[in-house]
Amino acid sequence: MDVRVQIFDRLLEVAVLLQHDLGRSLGALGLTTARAHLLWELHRLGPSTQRDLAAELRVSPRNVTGLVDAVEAAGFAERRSHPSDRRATLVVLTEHGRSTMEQMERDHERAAEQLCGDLDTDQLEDFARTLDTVAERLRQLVAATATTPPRDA
Amino acid sequence: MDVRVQIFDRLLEVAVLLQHDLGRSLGALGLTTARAHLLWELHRLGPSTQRDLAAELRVSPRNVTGLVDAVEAAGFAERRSHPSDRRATLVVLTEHGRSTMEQMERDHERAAEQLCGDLDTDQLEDFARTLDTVAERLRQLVAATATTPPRDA
DNA sequence: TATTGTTATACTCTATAACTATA
DNA sequence: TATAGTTATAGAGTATAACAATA
Repeated sequence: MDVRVQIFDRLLEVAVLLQHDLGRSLGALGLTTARAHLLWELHRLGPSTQRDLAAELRVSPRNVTGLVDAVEAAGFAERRSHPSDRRATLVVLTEHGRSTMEQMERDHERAAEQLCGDLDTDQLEDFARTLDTVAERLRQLVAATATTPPRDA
Repeated sequence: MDVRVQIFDRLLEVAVLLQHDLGRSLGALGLTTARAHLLWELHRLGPSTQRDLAAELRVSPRNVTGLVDAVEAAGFAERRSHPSDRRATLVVLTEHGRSTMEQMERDHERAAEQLCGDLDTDQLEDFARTLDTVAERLRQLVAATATTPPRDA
């Protein structure tokens, strides 16, 4: 089999396995994958409007309403009024949300250690470089097709 | 940031992006991710009991009932009686299911070409080797935690 | 008694469309 | 007129628990 296809299929497998493993460890924090993803972006970007979160997560604005409802009810984040646009809502992490994201960062470090802990550092740096290239292609691919939904040309 | 953590986070991002991209191309075939995954395993394993499919997909037997209902209604697969165990059901691909899986293989080849088409072959072989190692660790990790659900020791 | 698949029930993620308040 | 978020509605994936048929 072509090495490219082998890589693609292996990436697919890793995606499925990561989802399973993550789901489990997130459950221990009282989170689902979708909610953790939202909180993660909030942690990364700081206070954000729901509109921005929808774009970042590539889901519908309606979906964000539900996710924010859930993380707000569980005390991970809060809605604040936007200072200059009264239509908009700012979503911000609570202290509980912030410390949970820090825990998640530690969990990632532990998982990263388990996955490639005793591999050679040079080897890992080559791997990371190629992975970055592939991820960038994939980002472009998704962006290109996302803006061309039906397309009958 | 540690290169291991960088790799882990990038793998997570790739998982999310792949899911988005796959979802789109599967829609064109009249499939969802979960149903395509079931048909893919059927293509890979040949006729299988629902029990085996549940284990392979790491979902509940009840879930498989619903997925098989859906792919059967859409003509991708059929239920057959098991020759030696009257409790069990064999799920088999129809001709339509088989040709759809072949189309999906071709789609994978095209996607693989787009993701790493013009990268150096030696570089890709190193990448594939490390990716295989990481995938194997992940498989072990998932298997280890899957068999120890609550665990209060 | 254990196993295969199903019915019953419930929760979550996701989407589109219509609506309200604001820009 | 356009935008931010919500209510309404619907489909899909997932899980556990109880049950029937069979091993």
